[in-house]
Amino acid sequence: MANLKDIAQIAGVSIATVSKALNGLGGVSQETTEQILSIARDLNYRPNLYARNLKRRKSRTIGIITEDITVFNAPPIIDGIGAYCEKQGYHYLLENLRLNNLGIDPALDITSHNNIVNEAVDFMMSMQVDGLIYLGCHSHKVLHLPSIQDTQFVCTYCSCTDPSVPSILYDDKKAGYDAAKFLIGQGHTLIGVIAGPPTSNHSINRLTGYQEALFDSGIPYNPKLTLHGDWNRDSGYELAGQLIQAGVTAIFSQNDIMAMGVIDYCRQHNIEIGRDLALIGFDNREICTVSRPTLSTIDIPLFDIGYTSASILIDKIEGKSSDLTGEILLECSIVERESTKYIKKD
Amino acid sequence: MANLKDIAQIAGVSIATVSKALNGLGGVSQETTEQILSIARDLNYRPNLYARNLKRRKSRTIGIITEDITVFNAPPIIDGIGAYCEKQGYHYLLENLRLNNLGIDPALDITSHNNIVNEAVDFMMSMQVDGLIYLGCHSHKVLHLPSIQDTQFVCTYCSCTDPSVPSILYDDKKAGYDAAKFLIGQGHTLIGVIAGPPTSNHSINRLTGYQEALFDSGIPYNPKLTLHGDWNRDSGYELAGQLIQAGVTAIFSQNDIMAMGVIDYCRQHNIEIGRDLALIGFDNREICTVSRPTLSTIDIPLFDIGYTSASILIDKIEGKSSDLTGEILLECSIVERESTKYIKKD
DNA sequence: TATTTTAAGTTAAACGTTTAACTTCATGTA
DNA sequence: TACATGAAGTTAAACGTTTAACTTAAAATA
Repeated sequence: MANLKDIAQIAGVSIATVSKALNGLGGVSQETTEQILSIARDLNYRPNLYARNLKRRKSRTIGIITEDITVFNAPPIIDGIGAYCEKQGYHYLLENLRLNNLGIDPALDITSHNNIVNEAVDFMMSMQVDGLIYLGCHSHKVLHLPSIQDTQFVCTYCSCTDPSVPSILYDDKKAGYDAAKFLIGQGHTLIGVIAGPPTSNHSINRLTGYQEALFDSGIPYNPKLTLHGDWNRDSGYELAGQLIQAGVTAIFSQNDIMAMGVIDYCRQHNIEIGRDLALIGFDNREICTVSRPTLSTIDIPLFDIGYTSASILIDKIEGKSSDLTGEILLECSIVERESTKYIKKD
Repeated sequence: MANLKDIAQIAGVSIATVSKALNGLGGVSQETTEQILSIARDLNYRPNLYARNLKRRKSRTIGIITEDITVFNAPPIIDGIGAYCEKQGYHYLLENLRLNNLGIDPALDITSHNNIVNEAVDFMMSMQVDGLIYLGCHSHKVLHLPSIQDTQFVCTYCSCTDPSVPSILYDDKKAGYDAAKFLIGQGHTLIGVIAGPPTSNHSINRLTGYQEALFDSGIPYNPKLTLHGDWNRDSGYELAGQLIQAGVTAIFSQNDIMAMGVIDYCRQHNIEIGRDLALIGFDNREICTVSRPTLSTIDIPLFDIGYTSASILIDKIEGKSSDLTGEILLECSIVERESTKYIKKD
């Protein structure tokens, strides 16, 4: 690969002149500039960023550490991060921990998780990143690592629970509130919830929102209408039966997958979703448009979460930091489809 | 961030000694080595890769250019590339073109696509990558770009059609063959195909495989049993009706999404999949396990495609290149689920 | 004892840039 | 004519490493 020296030699000028011409820093005649540009083009010159960044002592690069890139929420978040980076002339480095592939559960095997995170962080720091984004649900386990102490750090998708570190995520409680309010607005008062496991913060927060919506609407909260599933389809199927027995006219399933179980249960028991039962899911995954009825759901602003994360990090890096810190909650939105709308059949 | 000079000063030795100690190159006493290691640890020293790679004149880094990271097949492929890189001590740089987000269709707007690819390649080359992987279906439009001429290049997921450039993809024809053979093995002879658009190579190759399987089994090919959809659910619904009218006992839907339309059609017309009709999809997406019946399908070895792509590229880079070139086809596998199996209901 | 070998270190150049400080020389001004 | 100005360039140091070539002195060998 051609370098400044090669160009300088051909043009018969010094390296400094070439550098100034190529970077448009002035002090070079127009004639010489044009000649240099033309030679650079001919040689297909591309600046060596290892040299440039070494000298400039900055990389304009941030690092993304993701627990697993194959999880459905990771790519849109990365996409959003990339969009903001591009806008600001930053680049990003991606380290995919491949936790699922490696069979590491950070909850059970803290040491392995720490080791693998440390390795990723070390690489990033060696690459002189200006800041780091951790994408995954175990950021709180990572916070105390010495390796991350000398860089800007931001958590995305989940809260790291440390008020001094920005966590950019979506507002589970508000989403739960909105889902319930939406169903209440359609006239429902007996609204069942198929929640996630009681150990899940997502689940608890969504539930709290649901309860607040009931309260605000003067509807008493009946704990028997809240059942905890395991996020999997079959638990949706099973719990649907119990809720329907209990007389609910609407179900808020805390993810789309369990809602598919509900749909199947209803079909088998001749309950027509839309007319006999309103159903709303959570996540807005692909299945929602493919199922029949199509599934109303809560859309998580994944792209925005990524975009906002990058913007907060880069603002911090550039010192124009607002004092944003702690949890930053983005709003979800309701996507209305057939499962909450009665569609008359032909 | 601490550097070699800082450590040298504290240890009272020269920079070279520190470098040798840290890299285990010998010529340093054990006592000194231990002291240096300890200081490095205290200072949280991390080598500056901009300096190291500049001096070493190699980066042990490859570049991945992906058309859109949010497409379902990209993340597992990237995962596979990452796995091989890690094994070989390589890193990768990711440039996500965000084609869908930017609204660029490479088929319609070649200039925009070229520009955006050139930008990505220039950055990668500036980062001194040793090679490049293009992940997406428009590699053939990229091949001629001058910017990529001075590096190793490999296409993944789709063929770039140039026999001198390795393309790592899956074997559509074999998959079509296997799907048909599987259904034939279950005793079906009237097997309908819901194909993709006739302009799609995937579709044509899968169809060819299907035809060969019929031929090998002595079953005449009836063109009326092949109908072209648009990959979307509704075309599956519609074409299912036509095929069932034509008397098929099995349907090979060339993607899972259209198969969902088939399932819905059958349900509405009291056709029981598994007993009255066998159905097989393609892609092995998440819906296959969530639908009822669960959908038999063809699994694409995405991880392996990535892994193999990286291995071929890195082998080339390191000169231990086998003469592998042109299309390298990996085999898909059949995933058997309820849609090709009669499950007696309770 | 004189010489060679070896271990443990140092020196300095190099990688490809950037950039502050300097030089040169044509032109304008007093 | 003498001097200041400014444009167009050059020189050289620096960024943080690596590494070949060198030095020194102690240990091994003859």
